Amino acid sequence: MAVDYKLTLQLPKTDFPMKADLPTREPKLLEKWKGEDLYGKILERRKNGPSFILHDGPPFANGDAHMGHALNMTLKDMVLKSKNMAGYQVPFIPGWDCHGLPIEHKVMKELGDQAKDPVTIRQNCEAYARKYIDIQRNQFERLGVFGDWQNPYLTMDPAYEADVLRTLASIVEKGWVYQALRPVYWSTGCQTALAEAEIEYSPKLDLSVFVRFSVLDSSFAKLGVSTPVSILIWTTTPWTLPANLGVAVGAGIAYGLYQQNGEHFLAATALAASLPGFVAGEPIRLFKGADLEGIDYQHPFLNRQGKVYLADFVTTDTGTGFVHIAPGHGRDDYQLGQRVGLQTLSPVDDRGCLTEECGVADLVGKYVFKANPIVRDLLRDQGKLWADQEFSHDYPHCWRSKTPIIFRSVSQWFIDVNGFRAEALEEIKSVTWVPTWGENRIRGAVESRPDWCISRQRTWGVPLPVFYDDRGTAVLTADQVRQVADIVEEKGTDWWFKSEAEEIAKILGLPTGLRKGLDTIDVWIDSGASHTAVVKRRLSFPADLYLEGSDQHRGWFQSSLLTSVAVCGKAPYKQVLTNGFVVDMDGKKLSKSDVYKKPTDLLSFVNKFGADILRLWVSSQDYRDDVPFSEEIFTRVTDSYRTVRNTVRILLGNLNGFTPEKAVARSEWSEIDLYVEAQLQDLIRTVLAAYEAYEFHAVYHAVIRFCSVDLSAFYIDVLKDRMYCDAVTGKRRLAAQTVMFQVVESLVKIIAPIMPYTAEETWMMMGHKESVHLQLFPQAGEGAAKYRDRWDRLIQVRSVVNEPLEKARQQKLIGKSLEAQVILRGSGFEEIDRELLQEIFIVSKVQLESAESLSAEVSPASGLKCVRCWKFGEENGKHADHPELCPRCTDAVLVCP
RNA sequence: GGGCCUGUAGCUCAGUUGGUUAGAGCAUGCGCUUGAUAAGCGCAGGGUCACUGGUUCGAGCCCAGUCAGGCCCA
Repeated sequence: MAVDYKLTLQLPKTDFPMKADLPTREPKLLEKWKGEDLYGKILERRKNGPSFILHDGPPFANGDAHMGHALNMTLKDMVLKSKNMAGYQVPFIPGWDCHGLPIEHKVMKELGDQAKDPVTIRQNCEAYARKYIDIQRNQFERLGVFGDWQNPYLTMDPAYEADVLRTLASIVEKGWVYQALRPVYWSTGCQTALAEAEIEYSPKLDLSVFVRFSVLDSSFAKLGVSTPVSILIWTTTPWTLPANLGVAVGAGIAYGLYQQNGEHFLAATALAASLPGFVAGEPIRLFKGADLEGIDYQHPFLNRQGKVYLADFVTTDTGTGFVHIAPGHGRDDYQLGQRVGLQTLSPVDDRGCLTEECGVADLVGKYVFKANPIVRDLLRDQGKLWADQEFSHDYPHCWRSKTPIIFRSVSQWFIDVNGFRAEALEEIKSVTWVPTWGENRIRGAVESRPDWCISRQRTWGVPLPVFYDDRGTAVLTADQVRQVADIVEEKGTDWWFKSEAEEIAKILGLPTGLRKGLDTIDVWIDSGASHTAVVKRRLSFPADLYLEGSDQHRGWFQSSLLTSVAVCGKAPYKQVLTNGFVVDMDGKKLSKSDVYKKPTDLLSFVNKFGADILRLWVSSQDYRDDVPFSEEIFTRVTDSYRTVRNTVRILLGNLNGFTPEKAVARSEWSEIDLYVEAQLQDLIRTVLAAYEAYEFHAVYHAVIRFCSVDLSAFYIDVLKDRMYCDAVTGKRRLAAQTVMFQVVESLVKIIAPIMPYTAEETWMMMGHKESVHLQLFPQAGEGAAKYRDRWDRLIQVRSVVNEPLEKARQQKLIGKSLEAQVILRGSGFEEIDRELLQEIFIVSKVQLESAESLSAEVSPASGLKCVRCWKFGEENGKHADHPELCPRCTDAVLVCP
């Protein structure tokens, strides 16, 4: 009998599966989107909307996409999708950085010793880049990112390369490009100058030496001595001693003249005691650094004299307070040398071996780090070695070859940043930086950066189109670069490497007999020129937003800013957003993590959990800080996903048989319906504001809370009786469906930027023909503010009633709450509220008694249990045909047998 | 070593101009339900707000230092 009545219930029914099975379902949706060119359709739909330009920073076309890429790309896409649904037209052109050392290095390894002509190398590099562009493209697309994936921008496209050259031409035209012999970071492993970004620090053990520099007789008077005296210097790079041309002291530092074992020497008083073998005790005489300026000394093993100079970079942290100066081998040294007129001596070749110029036959041809002990022995033989010791310090290494780098002077090309530094700093102020401290970072980077070394001794890159005459004088003009750009646009940069110098010179109208430069341009110029090659050509300048990891303040944000300011005096972006790095749960970077040693690759993760889970993870985090990644966090996120999915599912189940035409007018809604609908409006308002502020984690929290608290635990739970037991045609039931329909429609649109696949799946399940991503966000109507007082009270009363209900349950007096009746004592409730209270408590009966303080008493419900709706009541079982039913169910059964 | 940041329950986040017993969701435990069931509901426990010191009548919020972590630079 009871089974029959169950058939008269309107239980939720839907084909929307509880199990998401995203790894299977998502690729099908992706195929559908690609098949119907959804990206194109969206652009067409928004063609009259205001445009919003998010310019993609090009990742390096090397290796699989990892979690860091996933984080950044998902954030970009959530911005794009939310802007699209807010009505903007959002074209997105993804890009890749193709040139550069890492690829060339890989290719050189693969090629081994065979064919090393530039064109072969370059062809292999291009193939390598294309391979990884395809791989990464598939991985990014799989994330559900909409964009012009068929026409991305590649920094190796001839048209792009031409614009890189035109950018350079503009800077040449302004006179900001020059050539100079200057110490640069030099990788002996890769035999090239390196950019700052290509260097990493790691511990290295070096031989350090304390060396006597004998003061010349002519300076004895200055020191008030008449016997031989030496200056003690300390260095961790003995191999640079052949290039020593001076000694620096700090003007304000105190120096002492010491005597020990009949020998006189000078050292900073603060450091004397730390000298190995120091036993001299108190100094005989004291000097300020300023007193020592101009003292002449004899080079320890070369026939050369040097002087003492003042410099502000001298410290008394380590060493002797006297700093050995080799202008060809250090940045500080070089600058001091420039100031006082020292030569830039750098007797080291490309491989890091000392040359004839070093002046010591035994050292010629020796790798610098192998030369250190030879220099030490030389010093010892000359009686100039005070002491030597092993010294461990963080030392710069080449990020590719892992060999220690050296400072070495070579002729390089530079951009004179001082030409436009002030302008760049001014432009920084006009940009909105999120988080705000980003402005400090980039300002610091721009303020302190030295001139930009733009030449590289590599082949996989845009050529620096310079010529040299037989005396080595460079020929480089803006016109010449522009002519090259025009040809490159047509023929690609291989043309420069394939063609004879004579041939190119002739085309450019240059004299004969010139030598073709073989350097390439720093890849940071490549990517930095994207505002010209992409934003100006294919989008609209300046871009509204750049969004990259926070390491790019010194990287792409800076190179883009500098080239843009140099070319046209404007920042290329209006707003810059940064995300932190993916770290493990202890806040450690993944590569140092105990748990996640390898970079976690994106695709295996997506194939296992689904893109929407990964995207939900991204949305759940405040990405402005570092973003933790762990199994536990993903388990939690998966739980949250189920919450949303199941909420949507039960809504769809309850909407079975409902169509918008059956919607009921507001005037017919119950108070609960009105309240929940108003809460939905609050949710919409909150979420739209959060999207506007790019605070996706606020969207996440608001949506999850709404689903679990407002819907699942309250509205849907309370409405079960109405939905299951009322007659299908009942107004109360239709009113609830009207609200649920609105809720699910809004909810799906709101989550679409975060979970594009699940949103689409739901949207289609609702019977829509057209993608949810073509829709606009719902507009927020009037919120629940006007219901606030009453409903805060009602919710509070509900939890007061739940306590004794729970006690009764624990005591086995009742099971489900419908088995209970409640006496509610308190004030402010009218008899008219009784039915509402009974509904929201989900009990069979509520009795009101007035009292000063609020309390509730629970007892097992009296009367007969209706077998259909499970409610107890004194009026139940009165109908002769249906003796087991309550009056409401009797009616429902009679209406709808 | 320097610059810029971060540090609130197991996890993810809120905490307005410093002002009562620091909040939410999830997770956990216990119970209920079996008409959202590889689901749902209820109740409960859980935080010296990284640490130390200071300013204040009062500090998670302000100041100084320490520790841990990140990015960048040396």
